[in-house]
Amino acid sequence: MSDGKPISIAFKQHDHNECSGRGMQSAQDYCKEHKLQLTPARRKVLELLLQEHRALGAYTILDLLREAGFKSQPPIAYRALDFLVENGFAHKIERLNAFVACSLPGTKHSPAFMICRQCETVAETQSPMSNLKLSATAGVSGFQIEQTIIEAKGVCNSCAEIEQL
Amino acid sequence: MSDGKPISIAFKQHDHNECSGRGMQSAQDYCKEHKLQLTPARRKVLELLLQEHRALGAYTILDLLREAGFKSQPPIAYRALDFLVENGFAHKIERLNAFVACSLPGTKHSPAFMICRQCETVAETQSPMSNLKLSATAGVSGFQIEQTIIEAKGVCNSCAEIEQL
DNA sequence: CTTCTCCATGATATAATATTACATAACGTT
DNA sequence: AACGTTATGTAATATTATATCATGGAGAAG
Repeated sequence: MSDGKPISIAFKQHDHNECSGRGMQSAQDYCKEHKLQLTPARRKVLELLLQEHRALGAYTILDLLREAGFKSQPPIAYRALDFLVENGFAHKIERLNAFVACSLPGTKHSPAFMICRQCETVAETQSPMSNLKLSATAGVSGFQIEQTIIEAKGVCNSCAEIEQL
Repeated sequence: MSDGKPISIAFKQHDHNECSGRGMQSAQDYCKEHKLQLTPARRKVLELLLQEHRALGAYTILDLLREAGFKSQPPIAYRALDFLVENGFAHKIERLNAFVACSLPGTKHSPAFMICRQCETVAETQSPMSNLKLSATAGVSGFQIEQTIIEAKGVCNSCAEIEQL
């Protein structure tokens, strides 16, 4: 929490089957424990998000849902996304109006995102500033923070190398 | 910079005429110095933003522009807003899809925003985390940050007091 | 002083994102 | 079987944002 250690492996090579499998498994476990319904649509949307370390727009998801045989009116996607976000299985990236799977599902945490402008990969890290510190700051200006979003735009190392050429 | 001192007085009582007058003045000065055109539409939009410590949506601004006798197609507002944002006179609040006047126009800075969910006031502060630290963190995960947005939602002290009742 | 270029505006259309509202269904509880 | 709760189906519409092409105006180059 205090150290801003990266919790996402988005910019690294990794066994992605294992990576997304784990995400799905923990969502399942969490839902079972909390008596939440991981219905087919919700499950499918989570699967889609877990397949990429990128943010997908609601209408992209909608298209993918249709391809998978689901109904495809906007509320289908938005409801599933609302469920996933509310329960901590996904996050909305505000500056992209798009959604990513959470790297720490089921855990209370305060994420920060790094968004590569080139390859559009989104990596989730823990917020490197203690929330306490931001809150202290806030207190001074007469404010109580309830939730903070941190989104950094930039370029990942692989894309940066390519740009060098 | 390093300390997260609040640079906005949004949550405090203050002489708002002086406050917005100063904003307009520094925009004028900056434009003169950099040979930018603070045209009537741009000026009016800045004026509208300076009138409130709240974020205004593009279409709200558009309505206000129309009331003030301007043309009112969307590009009118978006172009003016783009100009103001690009030149540092305003910021976009991503989680609201809306815009606020900048508290430190003409100065290179890395803002953080506090948004009261009750009265919708938006206060700008300096980012309390050294960007260096976030960048260091980022380096570890293989990423170079170019720009960071920080937006905290919560409740300002006045609204919090009212909620206590 | 006029032509050219650059920047800004005017105007229309349309894209992209998101929500409201109401009807139907599935399922467990009483 | 009746009821309440939660989720889905469906249509319509609201909100936010951009693309495109035409027009205008002010300063620089000739």
